[in-house]
Amino acid sequence: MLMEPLEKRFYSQPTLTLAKALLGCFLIKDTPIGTAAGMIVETEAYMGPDDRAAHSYGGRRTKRTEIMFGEPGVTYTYSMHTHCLFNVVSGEVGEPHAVLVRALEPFEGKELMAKRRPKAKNETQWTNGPGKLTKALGITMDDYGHPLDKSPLWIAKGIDIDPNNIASGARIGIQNSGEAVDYPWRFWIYGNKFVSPKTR
DNA sequence: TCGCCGATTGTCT
DNA sequence: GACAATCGGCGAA
Repeated sequence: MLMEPLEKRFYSQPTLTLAKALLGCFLIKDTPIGTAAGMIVETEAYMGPDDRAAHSYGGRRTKRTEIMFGEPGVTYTYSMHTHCLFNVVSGEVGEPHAVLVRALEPFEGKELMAKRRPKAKNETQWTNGPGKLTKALGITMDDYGHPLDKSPLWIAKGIDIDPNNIASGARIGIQNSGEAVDYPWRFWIYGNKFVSPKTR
């Protein structure tokens, strides 16, 4: 399959719309030892200033969140415990939104994924969680701040997802975020077995 | 500097 | 179902 990076303007759409539009797209990482790619099957939107669960809540601007205040379509990687999580910066300049990619369906470079995920018991465990997929694709903090239309880490248009097959619900792992806990800003392809295990 | 905490995962009971 | 791993960001001192 011939694939080209999604154009920069693809990322200039409302964050919740983008979070849904990313479902079905391919996330690809090129490295010296090969390429690994997967189809995005689960995302979460983080809506900046008004979202208590977001790192940029209240407009908090630090060295880490700075990248979200810039142009959309850039990577925002974040280290969590021993893991690295991958986000797509959303929202126009000055609007610090981001979309977290929580799960992928393996597509290319499965041998590499198996090698990078030695603890996985089966294929679904390669990429069915935000920390797992970054490990499987080889995404690290080195990818922070790079434009997604011209970097070793990029996104290509994938298959069209029927809106009726997109489910939504509360986000995961943000139980200390007050009223934001219940915002239905998590989206996934209904029935896809690579969606992360639900905790709520 | 110091101390705390987290958008997670894997292991053990 | 509980908890350790393990480290950088963040806020306080």
